[in-house]
Amino acid sequence: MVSQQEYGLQEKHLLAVDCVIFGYERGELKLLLFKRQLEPEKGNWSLIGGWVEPNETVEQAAERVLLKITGLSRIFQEEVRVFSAPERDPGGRVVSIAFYALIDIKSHNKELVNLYDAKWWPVSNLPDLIFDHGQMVAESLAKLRKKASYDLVGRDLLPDEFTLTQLRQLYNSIFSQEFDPGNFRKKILSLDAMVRLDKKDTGESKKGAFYYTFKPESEMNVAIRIINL
Amino acid sequence: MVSQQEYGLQEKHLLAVDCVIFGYERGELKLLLFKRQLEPEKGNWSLIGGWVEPNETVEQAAERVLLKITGLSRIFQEEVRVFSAPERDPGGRVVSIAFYALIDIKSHNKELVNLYDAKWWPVSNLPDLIFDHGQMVAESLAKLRKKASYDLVGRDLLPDEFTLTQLRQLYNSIFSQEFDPGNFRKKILSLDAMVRLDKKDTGESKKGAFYYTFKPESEMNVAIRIINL
DNA sequence: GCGATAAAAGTAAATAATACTTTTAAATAA
DNA sequence: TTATTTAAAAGTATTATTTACTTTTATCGC
Repeated sequence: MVSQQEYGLQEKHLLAVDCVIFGYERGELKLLLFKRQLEPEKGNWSLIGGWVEPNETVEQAAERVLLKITGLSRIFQEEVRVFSAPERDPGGRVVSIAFYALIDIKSHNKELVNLYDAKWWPVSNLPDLIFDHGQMVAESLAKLRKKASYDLVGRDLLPDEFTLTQLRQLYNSIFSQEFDPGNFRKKILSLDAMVRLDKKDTGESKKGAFYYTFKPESEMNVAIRIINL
Repeated sequence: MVSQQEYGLQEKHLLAVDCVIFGYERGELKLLLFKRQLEPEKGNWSLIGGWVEPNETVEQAAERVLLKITGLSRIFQEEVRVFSAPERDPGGRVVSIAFYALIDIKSHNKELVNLYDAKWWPVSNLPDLIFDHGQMVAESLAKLRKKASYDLVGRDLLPDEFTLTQLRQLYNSIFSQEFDPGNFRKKILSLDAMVRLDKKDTGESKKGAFYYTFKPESEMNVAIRIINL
Protein backbone atom coordinates (compact mmCIF):
# COMPACT_ATOMS: atom_id res chain seq x y z
CA MET A 1 0.00 0.00 0.00
CA VAL A 2 1.32 3.38 -1.04
CA SER A 3 0.31 6.66 0.51
CA GLN A 4 -1.11 9.72 -1.21
CA GLN A 5 0.01 13.28 -0.62
CA GLU A 6 -1.82 15.69 1.64
CA TYR A 7 -3.72 18.69 0.26
CA GLY A 8 -1.76 21.20 2.29
CA LEU A 9 1.63 20.27 0.94
CA GLN A 10 0.76 20.97 -2.66
CA GLU A 11 1.88 23.81 -4.92
CA LYS A 12 -0.94 25.95 -6.24
CA HIS A 13 -1.38 27.39 -9.74
CA LEU A 14 -2.65 30.57 -11.34
CA LEU A 15 -5.76 29.57 -13.27
CA ALA A 16 -7.18 31.56 -16.17
CA VAL A 17 -9.78 31.20 -18.92
CA ASP A 18 -9.39 32.40 -22.51
CA CYS A 19 -12.43 32.90 -24.72
CA VAL A 20 -12.48 32.25 -28.45
CA ILE A 21 -15.56 34.28 -29.40
CA PHE A 22 -16.98 33.44 -32.82
CA GLY A 23 -19.52 35.71 -34.46
CA TYR A 24 -21.14 35.80 -37.87
CA GLU A 25 -21.89 38.84 -39.95
CA ARG A 26 -22.45 39.53 -43.65
CA GLY A 27 -21.46 36.07 -44.84
CA GLU A 28 -18.28 35.94 -42.78
CA LEU A 29 -17.27 34.01 -39.68
CA LYS A 30 -15.43 36.36 -37.34
CA LEU A 31 -13.42 36.28 -34.13
CA LEU A 32 -13.35 38.89 -31.37
CA LEU A 33 -9.77 39.78 -30.40
CA PHE A 34 -8.33 42.48 -28.23
CA LYS A 35 -5.18 44.40 -27.62
CA ARG A 36 -3.42 43.14 -24.53
CA GLN A 37 -3.16 45.74 -21.81
CA LEU A 38 -0.39 44.43 -19.62
CA GLU A 39 3.14 43.15 -19.95
CA PRO A 40 4.40 40.87 -21.38
CA GLU A 41 3.33 41.39 -25.01
CA LYS A 42 1.41 44.55 -24.14
CA GLY A 43 -0.33 45.98 -27.22
CA ASN A 44 -0.36 42.74 -29.21
CA TRP A 45 -3.51 40.91 -30.27
CA SER A 46 -4.83 38.25 -27.95
CA LEU A 47 -7.92 36.37 -26.90
CA ILE A 48 -10.09 37.77 -24.16
CA GLY A 49 -9.25 36.17 -20.85
CA GLY A 50 -9.71 36.40 -17.13
CA TRP A 51 -8.66 34.83 -13.87
CA VAL A 52 -10.61 32.01 -12.26
CA GLU A 53 -11.82 33.07 -8.81
CA PRO A 54 -11.84 30.68 -5.82
CA ASN A 55 -15.63 30.63 -5.51
CA GLU A 56 -16.60 29.95 -9.13
CA THR A 57 -16.35 27.22 -11.76
CA VAL A 58 -14.23 27.71 -14.85
CA GLU A 59 -17.46 27.90 -16.89
CA GLN A 60 -18.67 30.74 -14.66
CA ALA A 61 -15.36 32.51 -15.11
CA ALA A 62 -15.77 32.28 -18.89
CA GLU A 63 -19.37 33.52 -18.66
CA ARG A 64 -18.19 36.45 -16.56
CA VAL A 65 -15.58 37.38 -19.17
CA LEU A 66 -18.12 37.03 -21.98
CA LEU A 67 -20.64 39.22 -20.19
CA LYS A 68 -18.03 41.85 -19.44
CA ILE A 69 -16.94 42.10 -23.08
CA THR A 70 -20.17 41.56 -25.02
CA GLY A 71 -22.92 42.44 -22.55
CA LEU A 72 -24.50 39.05 -23.31
CA SER A 73 -25.37 36.28 -20.89
CA ARG A 74 -26.57 32.73 -21.58
CA ILE A 75 -24.16 32.47 -24.47
CA PHE A 76 -23.39 29.06 -25.97
CA GLN A 77 -19.91 28.06 -24.88
CA GLU A 78 -17.91 24.85 -24.78
CA GLU A 79 -14.57 23.95 -23.26
CA VAL A 80 -11.83 23.38 -25.82
CA ARG A 81 -9.08 22.09 -23.54
CA VAL A 82 -6.55 22.98 -20.86
CA PHE A 83 -3.36 24.72 -22.01
CA SER A 84 -0.64 24.15 -19.45
CA ALA A 85 2.84 24.16 -20.96
CA PRO A 86 4.97 25.51 -18.09
CA GLU A 87 6.48 28.29 -20.24
CA ARG A 88 3.39 29.17 -22.24
CA ASP A 89 3.06 32.58 -20.57
CA PRO A 90 6.41 34.37 -20.16
CA GLY A 91 4.88 36.34 -17.29
CA GLY A 92 4.67 33.25 -15.09
CA ARG A 93 3.17 29.79 -14.72
CA VAL A 94 -0.48 30.18 -15.74
CA VAL A 95 -2.71 27.25 -16.57
CA SER A 96 -5.43 28.41 -18.92
CA ILE A 97 -8.67 26.76 -20.00
CA ALA A 98 -9.78 27.73 -23.50
CA PHE A 99 -13.49 28.04 -24.27
CA TYR A 100 -15.13 28.83 -27.55
CA ALA A 101 -18.37 30.78 -27.68
CA LEU A 102 -20.89 31.48 -30.45
CA ILE A 103 -22.78 34.77 -30.66
CA ASP A 104 -24.89 36.76 -33.10
CA ILE A 105 -22.75 39.84 -33.76
CA LYS A 106 -25.80 42.06 -34.24
CA SER A 107 -27.07 41.40 -30.74
CA HIS A 108 -23.99 42.25 -28.71
CA ASN A 109 -22.97 45.50 -27.10
CA LYS A 110 -20.61 47.34 -29.45
CA GLU A 111 -19.75 50.06 -26.95
CA LEU A 112 -18.33 47.53 -24.54
CA VAL A 113 -16.23 46.05 -27.32
CA ASN A 114 -14.83 49.50 -28.08
CA LEU A 115 -14.25 50.19 -24.42
CA TYR A 116 -12.07 47.10 -24.18
CA ASP A 117 -10.15 47.97 -27.33
CA ALA A 118 -11.46 44.84 -29.04
CA LYS A 119 -12.09 44.18 -32.71
CA TRP A 120 -13.88 41.61 -34.87
CA TRP A 121 -11.53 39.85 -37.31
CA PRO A 122 -12.54 37.54 -40.18
CA VAL A 123 -11.29 34.05 -39.29
CA SER A 124 -9.86 33.79 -42.80
CA ASN A 125 -7.47 36.65 -42.06
CA LEU A 126 -6.34 36.75 -38.44
CA PRO A 127 -3.36 38.67 -37.03
CA ASP A 128 -0.58 36.92 -35.13
CA LEU A 129 -1.68 36.19 -31.58
CA ILE A 130 0.30 36.15 -28.34
CA PHE A 131 1.47 33.02 -26.49
CA ASP A 132 -0.42 29.88 -27.55
CA HIS A 133 -3.59 31.77 -28.48
CA GLY A 134 -3.19 30.89 -32.16
CA GLN A 135 -3.29 27.22 -31.19
CA MET A 136 -6.39 27.84 -29.08
CA VAL A 137 -8.11 29.41 -32.09
CA ALA A 138 -7.10 26.56 -34.40
CA GLU A 139 -8.45 23.94 -32.00
CA SER A 140 -11.64 25.94 -31.46
CA LEU A 141 -12.28 26.11 -35.19
CA ALA A 142 -11.73 22.37 -35.47
CA LYS A 143 -14.22 21.81 -32.63
CA LEU A 144 -16.74 24.15 -34.21
CA ARG A 145 -16.45 22.28 -37.51
CA LYS A 146 -16.91 18.95 -35.80
CA LYS A 147 -19.93 20.24 -33.92
CA ALA A 148 -21.42 21.77 -37.07
CA SER A 149 -21.06 18.43 -38.84
CA TYR A 150 -23.42 16.60 -36.50
CA ASP A 151 -25.45 19.46 -35.05
CA LEU A 152 -27.17 22.52 -36.46
CA VAL A 153 -25.08 25.46 -35.22
CA GLY A 154 -27.04 28.41 -36.61
CA ARG A 155 -29.10 28.89 -33.46
CA ASP A 156 -26.39 30.89 -31.69
CA LEU A 157 -24.72 32.59 -34.64
CA LEU A 158 -27.73 33.74 -36.68
CA PRO A 159 -30.56 36.10 -35.73
CA ASP A 160 -33.78 34.46 -34.53
CA GLU A 161 -35.27 34.63 -38.01
CA PHE A 162 -33.08 33.64 -40.92
CA THR A 163 -33.34 32.20 -44.41
CA LEU A 164 -32.01 28.86 -45.62
CA THR A 165 -29.59 30.78 -47.81
CA GLN A 166 -28.17 32.54 -44.76
CA LEU A 167 -27.81 29.23 -42.93
CA ARG A 168 -26.05 27.75 -45.96
CA GLN A 169 -23.70 30.71 -46.19
CA LEU A 170 -22.87 30.26 -42.50
CA TYR A 171 -21.97 26.64 -43.23
CA ASN A 172 -19.97 27.72 -46.27
CA SER A 173 -17.94 30.05 -44.07
CA ILE A 174 -17.44 27.53 -41.26
CA PHE A 175 -16.16 24.85 -43.63
CA SER A 176 -14.58 27.15 -46.22
CA GLN A 177 -16.40 25.31 -48.96
CA GLU A 178 -19.50 25.83 -51.10
CA PHE A 179 -22.43 23.54 -50.34
CA ASP A 180 -24.89 22.76 -53.12
CA PRO A 181 -27.98 24.91 -52.50
CA GLY A 182 -30.52 22.24 -53.43
CA ASN A 183 -28.90 19.40 -51.52
CA PHE A 184 -28.22 21.58 -48.49
CA ARG A 185 -31.87 22.64 -48.37
CA LYS A 186 -33.08 19.07 -48.73
CA LYS A 187 -30.78 17.79 -45.99
CA ILE A 188 -31.53 20.58 -43.52
CA LEU A 189 -35.30 20.42 -44.00
CA SER A 190 -35.23 16.62 -43.56
CA LEU A 191 -33.94 17.19 -40.02
CA ASP A 192 -37.27 18.81 -39.14
CA ALA A 193 -35.49 21.19 -36.75
CA MET A 194 -36.91 24.49 -37.97
CA VAL A 195 -40.29 26.12 -38.59
CA ARG A 196 -41.04 28.09 -41.77
CA LEU A 197 -42.57 31.50 -41.11
CA ASP A 198 -45.11 33.28 -43.33
CA LYS A 199 -42.58 35.97 -44.05
CA LYS A 200 -40.03 36.48 -46.78
CA ASP A 201 -36.69 38.19 -47.04
CA THR A 202 -36.58 39.95 -50.41
CA GLY A 203 -33.14 41.41 -50.01
CA GLU A 204 -31.33 38.67 -51.89
CA SER A 205 -33.74 37.68 -54.62
CA LYS A 206 -36.83 38.87 -56.44
CA LYS A 207 -38.81 35.82 -55.49
CA GLY A 208 -37.86 36.22 -51.83
CA ALA A 209 -36.76 33.52 -49.40
CA PHE A 210 -38.88 32.33 -46.50
CA TYR A 211 -37.70 33.07 -42.99
CA TYR A 212 -37.27 30.15 -40.62
CA THR A 213 -36.80 29.84 -36.85
CA PHE A 214 -35.32 26.97 -34.89
CA LYS A 215 -37.66 24.72 -32.96
CA PRO A 216 -37.06 24.82 -29.19
CA GLU A 217 -33.97 22.84 -28.23
CA SER A 218 -36.13 20.41 -26.26
CA GLU A 219 -37.93 19.26 -29.45
CA MET A 220 -34.72 18.63 -31.35
CA ASN A 221 -33.64 15.15 -32.30
CA VAL A 222 -29.98 14.91 -31.43
CA ALA A 223 -26.92 13.54 -33.18
CA ILE A 224 -28.18 14.11 -36.68
CA ARG A 225 -25.46 14.13 -39.28
CA ILE A 226 -25.36 17.29 -41.33
CA ILE A 227 -22.09 17.27 -43.18
CA ASN A 228 -20.21 14.11 -44.08
CA LEU A 229 -16.60 14.64 -43.18
CA MET B 1 -10.11 51.56 -21.82
CA VAL B 2 -10.32 49.19 -18.92
CA SER B 3 -7.37 47.74 -17.08
CA GLN B 4 -6.58 44.09 -16.46
CA GLN B 5 -5.46 42.62 -13.19
CA GLU B 6 -1.84 41.88 -12.39
CA TYR B 7 -0.55 38.32 -12.07
CA GLY B 8 0.69 38.81 -8.54
CA LEU B 9 -2.63 39.78 -7.02
CA GLN B 10 -4.40 36.61 -8.04
CA GLU B 11 -5.57 33.69 -5.92
CA LYS B 12 -4.03 30.36 -6.81
CA HIS B 13 -5.70 26.96 -7.01
CA LEU B 14 -4.89 23.36 -6.20
CA LEU B 15 -4.79 21.52 -9.53
CA ALA B 16 -5.27 17.78 -9.92
CA VAL B 17 -5.82 15.20 -12.64
CA ASP B 18 -8.15 12.21 -12.43
CA CYS B 19 -7.74 9.26 -14.78
CA VAL B 20 -10.60 7.19 -16.13
CA ILE B 21 -8.68 4.08 -17.20
CA PHE B 22 -10.59 1.82 -19.58
CA GLY B 23 -9.41 -1.69 -20.27
CA TYR B 24 -10.86 -4.63 -22.16
CA GLU B 25 -10.76 -8.26 -21.17
CA ARG B 26 -12.79 -11.36 -22.01
CA GLY B 27 -15.54 -9.52 -23.86
CA GLU B 28 -15.99 -6.87 -21.21
CA LEU B 29 -15.11 -3.19 -21.05
CA LYS B 30 -13.63 -2.46 -17.61
CA LEU B 31 -12.56 0.47 -15.49
CA LEU B 32 -9.66 0.64 -13.05
CA LEU B 33 -10.76 2.06 -9.68
CA PHE B 34 -9.05 2.30 -6.37
CA LYS B 35 -9.74 2.67 -2.70
CA ARG B 36 -9.06 6.20 -1.53
CA GLN B 37 -6.29 6.43 1.03
CA LEU B 38 -6.87 9.78 2.65
CA GLU B 39 -9.71 11.74 4.20
CA PRO B 40 -12.34 12.74 3.24
CA GLU B 41 -14.08 9.60 1.96
CA LYS B 42 -11.10 7.40 2.91
CA GLY B 43 -11.72 3.78 1.88
CA ASN B 44 -14.36 4.55 -0.75
CA TRP B 45 -13.95 3.81 -4.46
CA SER B 46 -12.52 6.57 -6.61
CA LEU B 47 -10.65 7.29 -9.79
CA ILE B 48 -6.88 7.37 -9.75
CA GLY B 49 -5.63 10.93 -9.43
CA GLY B 50 -2.63 13.05 -8.70
CA TRP B 51 -1.53 16.63 -8.25
CA VAL B 52 -0.29 18.78 -11.11
CA GLU B 53 3.28 19.92 -10.44
CA PRO B 54 4.50 23.43 -11.35
CA ASN B 55 6.95 22.23 -13.99
CA GLU B 56 4.71 19.89 -15.99
CA THR B 57 1.66 20.01 -18.24
CA VAL B 58 -1.61 18.45 -17.15
CA GLU B 59 -1.07 15.76 -19.80
CA GLN B 60 2.30 14.94 -18.25
CA ALA B 61 0.68 14.75 -14.83
CA ALA B 62 -1.85 12.24 -16.18
CA GLU B 63 0.93 10.22 -17.85
CA ARG B 64 2.83 10.18 -14.57
CA VAL B 65 -0.22 8.84 -12.72
CA LEU B 66 -0.86 6.24 -15.41
CA LEU B 67 2.74 5.04 -15.33
CA LYS B 68 2.71 4.84 -11.54
CA ILE B 69 -0.41 2.67 -11.47
CA THR B 70 -0.10 0.51 -14.59
CA GLY B 71 3.62 0.53 -15.36
CA LEU B 72 2.74 1.61 -18.91
CA SER B 73 3.92 4.68 -20.78
CA ARG B 74 2.81 6.06 -24.16
CA ILE B 75 -0.78 5.21 -23.32
CA PHE B 76 -3.59 6.72 -25.39
CA GLN B 77 -5.25 9.42 -23.32
CA GLU B 78 -7.58 12.32 -24.02
CA GLU B 79 -8.81 15.19 -21.88
CA VAL B 80 -12.47 14.91 -20.91
CA ARG B 81 -12.98 18.31 -19.26
CA VAL B 82 -12.22 20.45 -16.25
CA PHE B 83 -14.27 19.79 -13.11
CA SER B 84 -14.28 22.87 -10.94
CA ALA B 85 -17.42 23.19 -8.82
CA PRO B 86 -16.13 25.03 -5.73
CA GLU B 87 -17.50 22.39 -3.34
CA ARG B 88 -16.75 19.32 -5.44
CA ASP B 89 -14.08 18.12 -3.01
CA PRO B 90 -15.08 18.51 0.66
CA GLY B 91 -11.39 18.55 1.56
CA GLY B 92 -10.87 21.91 -0.11
CA ARG B 93 -11.04 23.84 -3.38
CA VAL B 94 -9.45 21.51 -5.95
CA VAL B 95 -9.83 21.99 -9.68
CA SER B 96 -9.46 18.66 -11.41
CA ILE B 97 -8.93 17.77 -15.05
CA ALA B 98 -10.38 14.41 -16.04
CA PHE B 99 -8.61 12.29 -18.64
CA TYR B 100 -9.68 8.98 -20.05
CA ALA B 101 -7.12 6.39 -21.10
CA LEU B 102 -7.34 3.14 -23.07
CA ILE B 103 -5.12 0.16 -22.29
CA ASP B 104 -4.87 -3.54 -23.03
CA ILE B 105 -5.44 -5.15 -19.63
CA LYS B 106 -3.14 -8.08 -20.45
CA SER B 107 -0.13 -5.81 -20.95
CA HIS B 108 -0.21 -3.84 -17.71
CA ASN B 109 1.58 -4.49 -14.46
CA LYS B 110 -0.80 -6.34 -12.13
CA GLU B 111 1.49 -6.11 -9.11
CA LEU B 112 1.41 -2.33 -9.20
CA VAL B 113 -2.39 -2.42 -9.37
CA ASN B 114 -2.44 -4.60 -6.27
CA LEU B 115 0.09 -2.41 -4.52
CA TYR B 116 -2.22 0.58 -4.96
CA ASP B 117 -5.26 -1.35 -3.80
CA ALA B 118 -6.88 -0.95 -7.20
CA LYS B 119 -9.39 -3.20 -8.96
CA TRP B 120 -10.82 -3.65 -12.45
CA TRP B 121 -14.61 -3.20 -12.54
CA PRO B 122 -16.93 -3.99 -15.46
CA VAL B 123 -18.37 -0.67 -16.68
CA SER B 124 -21.80 -2.27 -16.68
CA ASN B 125 -21.60 -2.71 -12.92
CA LEU B 126 -19.65 0.02 -11.16
CA PRO B 127 -19.69 0.85 -7.44
CA ASP B 128 -20.65 4.31 -6.20
CA LEU B 129 -17.75 6.70 -6.59
CA ILE B 130 -16.63 9.64 -4.45
CA PHE B 131 -17.18 13.32 -5.27
CA ASP B 132 -18.01 13.93 -8.95
CA HIS B 133 -16.08 10.88 -10.15
CA GLY B 134 -19.28 9.18 -11.32
CA GLN B 135 -19.91 12.15 -13.60
CA MET B 136 -16.33 11.94 -14.88
CA VAL B 137 -16.86 8.30 -15.78
CA ALA B 138 -20.18 9.00 -17.51
CA GLU B 139 -18.66 11.76 -19.64
CA SER B 140 -15.63 9.62 -20.44
CA LEU B 141 -17.83 6.80 -21.66
CA ALA B 142 -19.76 9.25 -23.84
CA LYS B 143 -16.48 10.52 -25.28
CA LEU B 144 -15.22 7.00 -25.89
CA ARG B 145 -18.45 6.14 -27.72
CA LYS B 146 -18.21 9.25 -29.86
CA LYS B 147 -14.60 8.49 -30.68
CA ALA B 148 -15.39 4.86 -31.47
CA SER B 149 -18.11 5.99 -33.86
CA TYR B 150 -15.73 7.81 -36.19
CA ASP B 151 -12.42 6.13 -35.37
CA LEU B 152 -11.26 2.57 -34.87
CA VAL B 153 -10.52 2.28 -31.13
CA GLY B 154 -9.23 -1.29 -30.92
CA ARG B 155 -5.58 -0.32 -31.32
CA ASP B 156 -5.18 0.60 -27.64
CA LEU B 157 -7.64 -1.81 -26.03
CA LEU B 158 -6.89 -5.05 -27.87
CA PRO B 159 -3.66 -7.05 -28.08
CA ASP B 160 -1.50 -6.44 -31.17
CA GLU B 161 -3.03 -9.42 -32.94
CA PHE B 162 -6.80 -9.86 -32.77
CA THR B 163 -9.67 -11.32 -34.73
CA LEU B 164 -12.57 -9.45 -36.30
CA THR B 165 -14.85 -11.20 -33.84
CA GLN B 166 -12.84 -9.79 -30.92
CA LEU B 167 -12.99 -6.29 -32.43
CA ARG B 168 -16.75 -6.65 -32.89
CA GLN B 169 -17.18 -7.82 -29.30
CA LEU B 170 -15.22 -4.78 -28.14
CA TYR B 171 -17.62 -2.56 -30.07
CA ASN B 172 -20.57 -4.48 -28.67
CA SER B 173 -19.35 -3.78 -25.17
CA ILE B 174 -18.57 -0.11 -25.82
CA PHE B 175 -22.03 0.56 -27.26
CA SER B 176 -23.93 -2.04 -25.22
CA GLN B 177 -25.50 -3.34 -28.40
CA GLU B 178 -25.00 -6.26 -30.76
CA PHE B 179 -23.59 -5.41 -34.16
CA ASP B 180 -24.43 -7.68 -37.09
CA PRO B 181 -21.34 -9.86 -37.70
CA GLY B 182 -21.51 -9.70 -41.50
CA ASN B 183 -22.14 -5.99 -41.78
CA PHE B 184 -19.56 -5.14 -39.12
CA ARG B 185 -16.92 -7.16 -40.95
CA LYS B 186 -17.80 -5.54 -44.27
CA LYS B 187 -17.67 -2.05 -42.86
CA ILE B 188 -14.43 -2.51 -40.94
CA LEU B 189 -12.61 -4.16 -43.83
CA SER B 190 -13.75 -1.40 -46.20
CA LEU B 191 -11.78 1.06 -44.06
CA ASP B 192 -8.57 -0.68 -45.13
CA ALA B 193 -7.04 0.03 -41.73
CA MET B 194 -5.83 -3.46 -40.84
CA VAL B 195 -3.65 -6.22 -42.29
CA ARG B 196 -4.75 -9.87 -42.28
CA LEU B 197 -2.09 -12.23 -40.95
CA ASP B 198 -1.51 -15.82 -42.10
CA LYS B 199 -2.53 -17.07 -38.68
CA LYS B 200 -5.79 -18.21 -37.21
CA ASP B 201 -7.33 -18.21 -33.77
CA THR B 202 -9.10 -21.55 -33.35
CA GLY B 203 -10.32 -20.93 -29.83
CA GLU B 204 -13.76 -19.70 -30.81
CA SER B 205 -14.66 -21.78 -33.83
CA LYS B 206 -13.69 -24.91 -35.68
CA LYS B 207 -13.00 -23.05 -38.88
CA GLY B 208 -10.79 -20.55 -37.05
CA ALA B 209 -10.70 -16.77 -37.48
CA PHE B 210 -7.82 -14.91 -39.07
CA TYR B 211 -5.74 -12.62 -36.89
CA TYR B 212 -5.40 -9.01 -37.96
CA THR B 213 -3.10 -6.14 -36.94
CA PHE B 214 -3.65 -2.42 -37.33
CA LYS B 215 -1.71 -0.61 -40.00
CA PRO B 216 0.67 2.04 -38.62
CA GLU B 217 -1.22 5.14 -37.52
CA SER B 218 0.58 7.17 -40.20
CA GLU B 219 -1.07 5.15 -42.99
CA MET B 220 -4.56 5.51 -41.57
CA ASN B 221 -7.15 7.57 -43.36
CA VAL B 222 -8.82 9.71 -40.72
CA ALA B 223 -12.41 10.63 -39.92
CA ILE B 224 -13.92 7.44 -41.25
CA ARG B 225 -17.38 6.79 -39.93
CA ILE B 226 -17.74 3.42 -38.23
CA ILE B 227 -21.03 3.49 -36.41
CA ASN B 228 -23.95 5.67 -37.44
CA LEU B 229 -25.27 7.31 -34.33
C1' DG C 1 -17.82 -39.25 -44.38
C1' DC C 2 -21.20 -36.55 -41.40
C1' DG C 3 -22.98 -33.14 -38.36
C1' DA C 4 -21.87 -29.12 -35.81
C1' DT C 5 -19.91 -24.55 -35.44
C1' DA C 6 -18.63 -20.00 -36.34
C1' DA C 7 -16.10 -17.52 -40.11
C1' DA C 8 -16.44 -15.55 -44.35
C1' DA C 9 -18.71 -14.30 -48.44
C1' DG C 10 -22.68 -12.95 -50.93
C1' DT C 11 -27.33 -10.81 -52.07
C1' DA C 12 -31.41 -7.94 -52.51
C1' DA C 13 -34.08 -4.16 -50.83
C1' DA C 14 -34.20 0.22 -48.67
C1' DT C 15 -32.16 4.50 -47.73
C1' DA C 16 -29.17 8.36 -48.46
C1' DA C 17 -25.91 11.27 -51.08
C1' DT C 18 -24.68 13.61 -55.19
C1' DA C 19 -24.93 16.12 -59.38
C1' DC C 20 -27.84 17.97 -61.84
C1' DT C 21 -32.43 20.24 -64.30
C1' DT C 22 -36.86 22.43 -64.08
C1' DT C 23 -40.30 25.31 -62.22
C1' DT C 24 -41.75 29.23 -59.50
C1' DA C 25 -42.43 33.96 -57.70
C1' DA C 26 -41.60 38.55 -57.94
C1' DA C 27 -38.98 42.70 -59.52
C1' DT C 28 -37.58 45.27 -63.34
C1' DA C 29 -36.82 46.66 -68.11
C1' DA C 30 -38.52 46.79 -72.93
C1' DT D 1 -48.32 44.25 -70.47
C1' DT D 2 -45.11 41.29 -71.74
C1' DA D 3 -40.46 39.64 -71.65
C1' DT D 4 -36.33 39.27 -68.88
C1' DT D 5 -33.82 38.41 -64.87
C1' DT D 6 -32.83 36.57 -60.40
C1' DA D 7 -32.44 33.38 -56.82
C1' DA D 8 -35.70 30.23 -54.33
C1' DA D 9 -37.76 26.04 -54.32
C1' DA D 10 -38.88 21.71 -56.14
C1' DG D 11 -37.78 17.71 -58.69
C1' DT D 12 -35.01 13.79 -60.84
C1' DA D 13 -31.79 10.27 -62.04
C1' DT D 14 -27.55 8.08 -60.81
C1' DT D 15 -24.54 6.28 -57.57
C1' DA D 16 -23.17 4.82 -53.06
C1' DT D 17 -24.14 3.08 -48.51
C1' DT D 18 -26.75 0.66 -45.03
C1' DT D 19 -29.43 -2.98 -43.48
C1' DA D 20 -31.35 -7.44 -43.02
C1' DC D 21 -30.70 -11.44 -44.47
C1' DT D 22 -28.88 -16.23 -46.87
C1' DT D 23 -25.29 -19.19 -48.52
C1' DT D 24 -20.84 -21.14 -48.61
C1' DT D 25 -16.54 -22.45 -46.38
C1' DA D 26 -13.12 -24.53 -43.28
C1' DT D 27 -12.26 -27.38 -39.58
C1' DC D 28 -13.18 -30.28 -35.45
C1' DG D 29 -14.92 -34.39 -33.25
C1' DC D 30 -17.42 -38.37 -33.87
